[in-house]
Amino acid sequence: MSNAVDIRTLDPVPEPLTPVSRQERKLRTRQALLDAALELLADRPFASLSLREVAKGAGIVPTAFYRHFASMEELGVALVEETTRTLRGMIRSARTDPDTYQGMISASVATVHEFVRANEDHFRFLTRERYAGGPLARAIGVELRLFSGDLAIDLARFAPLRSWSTEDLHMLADLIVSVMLTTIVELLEARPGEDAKITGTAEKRLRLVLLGVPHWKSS
Amino acid sequence: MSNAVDIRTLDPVPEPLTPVSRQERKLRTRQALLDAALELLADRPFASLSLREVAKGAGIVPTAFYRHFASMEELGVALVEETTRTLRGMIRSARTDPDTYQGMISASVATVHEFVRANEDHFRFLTRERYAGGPLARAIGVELRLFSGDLAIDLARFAPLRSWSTEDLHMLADLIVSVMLTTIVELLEARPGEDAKITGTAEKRLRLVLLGVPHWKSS
DNA sequence: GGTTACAGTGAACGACCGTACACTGAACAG
DNA sequence: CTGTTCAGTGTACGGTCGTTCACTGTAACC
Repeated sequence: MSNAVDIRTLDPVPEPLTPVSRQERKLRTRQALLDAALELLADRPFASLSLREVAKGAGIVPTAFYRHFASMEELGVALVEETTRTLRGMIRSARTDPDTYQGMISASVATVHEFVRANEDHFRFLTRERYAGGPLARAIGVELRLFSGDLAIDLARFAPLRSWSTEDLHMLADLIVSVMLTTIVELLEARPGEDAKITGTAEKRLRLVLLGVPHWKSS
Repeated sequence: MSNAVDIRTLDPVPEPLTPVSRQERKLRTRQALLDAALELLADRPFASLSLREVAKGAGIVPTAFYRHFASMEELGVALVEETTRTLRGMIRSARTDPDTYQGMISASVATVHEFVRANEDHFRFLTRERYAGGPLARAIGVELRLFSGDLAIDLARFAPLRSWSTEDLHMLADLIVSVMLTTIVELLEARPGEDAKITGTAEKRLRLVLLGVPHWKSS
């Protein structure tokens, strides 16, 4: 048996080489609160979280929570901000000028796949709370509508869509967003190894939708 | 001023002409619990409900709750059963042999609209809990997958889809289901007077999807 | 008509909740 | 070096939670 010390049982050295200013420490605790909340939210709705749970998860005493947020709802808003930042990053990343439909489709789906796998907590939170009701759901809804609007503008640049009415463009954009959201949920619920099948189906769905575009008459 | 008595302030006559057996009374209380829960769920997730709240809503003392359900989770399961019964009713109602795509589309959307408006609580519960995680979400997911499977079988009867692989048929069915779910959520979030616009958009989305069908190559 | 089954009552418990308040000690400003 | 600021502590409160237990009154049964 080794006489090595299990370092996990020792008090952690207080940040070896970083003196850390006061506001830095505060920011870290704030982030620890957000991280703890996000972790607890892996399989429960936000409304079932308690302030005390989150504080304990972040390693602080309940009353210290108020140094960072006035209420759980305020933390929820911060959580929406953080996660929609990830969402916007994904959108920016997916907006690479595409040549063909097929190229655009597979590139977009690949981007979604990549971002979901790299930020599962964020996307789980977004999709869970999107339909949960309450102020957070409304905030997420607003964000998604903004996204859909941007997408409609992007779509308008495509030759086959040049003549579409803005209303029809929004209809198409919403349709694409809802396919993407469905795909995200499927990825989050997937057992390991199912990713390829899910992204494949997602590409098919988008292809089918876009297949109808050249034949569209607004009625 | 009339001297009529406001009957709402009187104790209700204990079921005027019905002697009501014991098991009838029990069933009524059970239903009152389900109704109370559904009402409380209008703007909060199931996981945030307390047993005491539901019992109070049903007009019984908390401990009497256990005469009907062993736990809140068991009540949740019963709620899923009740609401999916409504869902199945809608599906049965929508499955009227259609002649044309357009006829099928508008008839289906009209059925969805009608059922959602007649059972808002049920559909709100289903769409809210669908993505909320936990055992209820899983039960609802199973139910939706059954529904999608049935739809795939129905679709296979259509001439243009006769040659499609079962996999592609499921892809199409899932796509249609997700459009319908999106529509349901939109209807539940709608302000009064917006219904026509929402159902119109839903029809457009379905038309666009089905427009691609004749040009589909699986690849 | 006497007995039983059982839906609903009411008091009590220990656990957890949000929040108030007074505090400590280290980073900071002068 | 000295005084201030403030993130984090510890105690304490009143309220709600799920669950226990002994109970009551009446419908149902023989």
